[in-house]
Order: sequence, then C-alpha cells, then structure tokens
Amino acid sequence: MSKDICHCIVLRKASRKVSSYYDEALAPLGINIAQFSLLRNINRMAPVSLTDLGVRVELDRSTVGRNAKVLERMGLVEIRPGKDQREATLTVSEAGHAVLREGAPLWDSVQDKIEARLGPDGADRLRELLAAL
Amino acid sequence: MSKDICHCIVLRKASRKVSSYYDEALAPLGINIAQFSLLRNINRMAPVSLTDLGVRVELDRSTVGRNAKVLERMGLVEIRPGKDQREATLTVSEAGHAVLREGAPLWDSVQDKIEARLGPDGADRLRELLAAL
DNA sequence: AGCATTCATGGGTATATACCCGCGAAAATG
DNA sequence: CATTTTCGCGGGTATATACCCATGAATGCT
Repeated sequence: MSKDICHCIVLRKASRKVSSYYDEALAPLGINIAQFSLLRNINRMAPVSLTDLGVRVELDRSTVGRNAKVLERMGLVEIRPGKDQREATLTVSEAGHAVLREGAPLWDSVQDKIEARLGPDGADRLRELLAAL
Repeated sequence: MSKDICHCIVLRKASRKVSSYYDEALAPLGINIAQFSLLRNINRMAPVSLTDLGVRVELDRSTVGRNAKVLERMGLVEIRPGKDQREATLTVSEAGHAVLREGAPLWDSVQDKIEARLGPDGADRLRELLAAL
C-alpha cells in the first residue's frame, strides 16, 4: 500500500535531491541554494534586521543569524548595528551583488530543468499541493 | 509571476514544516521523524550494515553512521561488528521495538492529517510529482 | 604467501536548522 | 524619571546532512 510511505520522508528526500541540483549549478560561485536564496532575500529587503529576515524566509532567527554570518565571512553581506542598537542591519556587498548577477542565470537553468521534469502545469500543481500542507 | 518562486525553497520549507508535524507528534517518545524513520528501516533490514542502510534510505553513509550513533546513545539500537570485521551491524534493541510500537499510531495520525489536508488523491499526486524530480 | 586493490567505517570539517538562555537596549507604565 | 516589560541578538547545545581522508580489513592476483 502506498499508505506505508511516510509523506515526510518523501518530502525530505525530494528536498535534498532538488537542493543538490541547485547546489551543483551554483557551485562555480562557491555558494549553495540556501545561501543564494538568503542573499536574494537580504537584497530585496535591505537594510533588514535578522528578525524581519527570519520572518520573511520562515526560518528561526538564530538560524538566519548564523547563515548570515557565513555570508558575511564570504564577503557577500555586511552586518552592522542599526539605529536601534539592538538591531543587526544586513546589506548586500558589492561582491554579493556580483554573485546575485552571476547566479541568476544558473538558478534560471535549474528552474527550467525542474519545470521540464514536472511537465506543463506540474510546477504549479506541486506548489499548490505543498501550500496545502 | 509564479516563475519567481524557487522550487527548491518551496520544497525546503514544506519539508521543514511537515517534519515539524511529525516531530511534534513523536515528541512524547523523545524521538523525531528522521530518527523514527531510520529506526524503522533498521528494523526492516536488521541486521544491517551502515552502507546498506545508507543505500536504502538514500543518505550518505557517514550521515547514517552519525544518526545511528544517536539512536545507539538513546538505547534504541545496538551497533556491533559483524563477521566481516569492517562492518558495523545494526539491530533494534528492546527499547527500540517499544518505540516502534508506541510510535506507530502517532505516525499514523500525522499521515492521516497530511492526507486530509491534501484531499483525496492529493497524497498520490504529490508523490508522483516528487518522484518526477 | 605477499602485495595491491577494494571496501566499510570513523573522524574532521562545514553548513543548515531549531530551541533555550542570558544580556543589553528600547519602550511602556506609573 | 525610575522601574518593569518587551525586544533583538549572540551563544550554547544538539541533530541532520554531506564531503573528504585515514585506517584497518577483506579480496584478488601473481
């Protein structure tokens, strides 16, 4: 019975597999999909606090903080205190913008590949199903 | 455009979210879904080597080794050398069997919840789409 | 038998992720 | 204005995950 298959495990496997597609495509830039996506979100919201960013990307604030620190170490993001002394303000550096530019077509190609695999409307149907979870 | 949405990120979010449903349900047993699933696989294949188990669950050998070590520390799994001195042989302990028994209905309830959310055939359609990736 | 090759694990390193706790800063309250 | 409460973050801890390298064991070939 298909009922024996854990929905969660199926999702986790798919998540790992698909992540690896993006990771491989972005590898030439020395960045992975989680980092690239976070960088994009920082760019869209900059200057942004860790808390706001965490809400946006639906990740724990401490997770976002640590992931952002990795981007900072890579020189792609700048982290400094905001007016509110409690806040860490994130902005994308020059190098970060370059990665965003160069990564875009690589990301596009994987998006296309996925859509091809899912067939027409496949991506939309998948998104709908996942949104229902 | 929906084309702006990263298929990978959608999947990762869904994976985290769904995992948390199972994790919460299994929490009373002090185990999470990754561990529960691994325990089930060990049980089905026992006695099994790390390599074989890794192939089965589609995880890196070293990942399986570390995850299994956590289960061992919890007293749910026994790890000992096999006839082939290189091999680590995994078996489920008494406590592990108890967890499998007690976890089954908890796992079932989450499966049902997911299926309810996805609607009739939803789970099947989701599985098909994910399998195409 | 002896050496080369293959094979199974383990451990190092690094990221992703979450939860909890404590500290210092800002805001609210009397 | 002083005190309390709220808020933002960093750090500790733990798991999940992967890649690479070292080591010791099994196998195969000469």
